[in-house]
Amino acid sequence: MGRVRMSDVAARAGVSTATVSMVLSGVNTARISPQTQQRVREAAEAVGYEPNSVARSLRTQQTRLVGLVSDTIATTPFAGRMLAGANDVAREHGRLVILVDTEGDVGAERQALQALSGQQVDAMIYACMWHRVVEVPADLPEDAVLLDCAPATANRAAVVPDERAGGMAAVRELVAAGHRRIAYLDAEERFDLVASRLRREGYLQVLAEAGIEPDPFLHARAEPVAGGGRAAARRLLDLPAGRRPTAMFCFNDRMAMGAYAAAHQRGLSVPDDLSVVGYDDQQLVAAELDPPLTTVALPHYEMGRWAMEVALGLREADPAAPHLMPCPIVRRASVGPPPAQFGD
Amino acid sequence: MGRVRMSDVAARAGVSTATVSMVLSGVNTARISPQTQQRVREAAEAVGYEPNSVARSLRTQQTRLVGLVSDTIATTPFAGRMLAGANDVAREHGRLVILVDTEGDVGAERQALQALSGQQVDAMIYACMWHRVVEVPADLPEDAVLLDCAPATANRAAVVPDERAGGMAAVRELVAAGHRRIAYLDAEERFDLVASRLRREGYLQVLAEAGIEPDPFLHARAEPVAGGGRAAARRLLDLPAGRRPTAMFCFNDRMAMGAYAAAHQRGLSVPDDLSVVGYDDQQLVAAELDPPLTTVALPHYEMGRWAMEVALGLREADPAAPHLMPCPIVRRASVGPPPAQFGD
DNA sequence: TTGAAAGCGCTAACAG
DNA sequence: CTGTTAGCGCTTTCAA
Repeated sequence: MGRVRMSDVAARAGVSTATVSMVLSGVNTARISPQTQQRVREAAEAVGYEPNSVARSLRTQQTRLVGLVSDTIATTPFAGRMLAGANDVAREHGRLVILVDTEGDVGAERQALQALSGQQVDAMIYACMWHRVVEVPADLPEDAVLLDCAPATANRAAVVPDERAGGMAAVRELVAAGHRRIAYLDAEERFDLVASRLRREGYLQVLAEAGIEPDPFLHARAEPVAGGGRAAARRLLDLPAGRRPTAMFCFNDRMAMGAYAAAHQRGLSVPDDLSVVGYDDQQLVAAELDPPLTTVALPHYEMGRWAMEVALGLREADPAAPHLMPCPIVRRASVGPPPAQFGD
Repeated sequence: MGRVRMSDVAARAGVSTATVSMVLSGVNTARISPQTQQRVREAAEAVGYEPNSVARSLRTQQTRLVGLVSDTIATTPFAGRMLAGANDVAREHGRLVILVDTEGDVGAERQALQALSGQQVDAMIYACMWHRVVEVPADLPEDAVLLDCAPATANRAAVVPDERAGGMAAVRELVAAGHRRIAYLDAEERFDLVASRLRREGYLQVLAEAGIEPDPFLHARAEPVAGGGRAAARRLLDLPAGRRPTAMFCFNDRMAMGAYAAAHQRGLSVPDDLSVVGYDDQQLVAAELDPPLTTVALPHYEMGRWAMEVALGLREADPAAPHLMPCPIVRRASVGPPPAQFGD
């Protein structure tokens, strides 16, 4: 790679390497005569000089490299957005990111952390593929920032989606359309999802605000995949007419996909007979459904940006509590007014 | 980060840094007395020494870093698998990967390439988010390997999916089930997808092998998303009974999703009335459909591994032609025999 | 069997 | 305004 060194440029321009260094990195540039600067630049251009960042890093003790370690970030469909967010701000600020995927293996994680610290990265981000609380690894630097996960004990900068507010937005959408019998197709407790609890809190709060008594029968739980959503939706749709929901808020888009299937099997149409709201805004699901699904987006890109911004010191973070990133509602076509006989 | 240096270890062990270097990196280890080695190791442990890779890299001219630049790798749902494959072999061989996402911007790409070369990466991979042929950037090193794309002109090591064989496998599956009227729901030509052409070749070849005259009416084209698939499938299903397909090979899983929808609207069941095979094996689509979709998997993980292996010199590549990675068929439940009246 | 010494390519005081 | 010089932390001859 970089065959030609700074001394080559210096020789050709008839100056010292110190001068070359200054003009090329734009430091103390005011003190160097314009002619010299010009000569240096031309010489650099002529010999095809490219600075050697390794040497520079050794000297300056700054690598402009940031480490991003994750459990399985690359494998999940959302993860890309987080990466994109982090990468974008890194690029905007001349940083490069070293990505390490530990696949949830603790040994690999320790190794990765050591390798990154050996590589003298300037900053570090610790990312999870889904929102959860983590036991922070002992050898994670103090100033690392957590992405899509909250620290179990240690105080760390962290960012997670505001699931509670997202749940509220989803249910408000339904309430605003006139629904009163709104089911929540939740994930089963055994999955121990923090999102599940938070979204449910949002659901209950909006019901309360709207003066709707929560009906325990309308809180269904299933495996958070299409099959689970279908089964749960079927049970709900089998409820006697007066107790049957006119709308379903689903824990995620996949369950919503199942809800669609259940409705169609019953000969019900979305949104005329049943309104549905999902969560995640999963490309290739939400937008591809028929009708396109109204859902709540997980702010992966924004969280990625935020994490990188605080990692680079571009933004302050409160280490006492995770930053809550808003989850915007994405309105498509799966919400309508309740069927006439339920109207008020 | 690495506060403590090798000289600290040396001081504590009462030896020179040269000795420390040798024992810690296992070089010339035979020439150093076991006692000394022991002392050095203990000292290193005691002071918590961690080698500084930047200094080492400067000295050895080897960074053990590999650059992975892509157009939008992180944003697409498949991309993660390529990353995972590449990352896994990197990890297995003590390499770290720097990921740069250029978002298709040529300027950003040049910058990234320069930054990586300045960073003295030992190897480079140039990845695309979908199979296509690319004009190789001028400043991409000669020994970079192309991932999921083929070079337009230059001879480069490259790996792409064997789409043709994949198309054959898909259609063979249908032929083996007894189908003779097999449609191909293709992407429109304006998208200029190399996969589209190759899969079609596979489709035609298997038809030929089976002695089936291709019916031009059964080659439908649409936008390669669920909506397009649905529209195309509807048109096909509207054909008179004798000309109507009993099976559909879809360009991708999303179109297959649309085919399902069209079938259901017609009151047709998959696979009893209509068999469907997709392509991509897109998680969250293929497996979540009802019934689960038989499809052809894109070998992203394997391609990622392959690319990293040749990048690290672990494997030879023929620069004259891209390596074709097999696309395995994934049998689920969307293929059955043709309905009785079409049986032979 | 071990140590001294010379850099890898660059930056940053300090002189001039 | 520009050059000299002294390292950054490590590896690797060469000498002892």
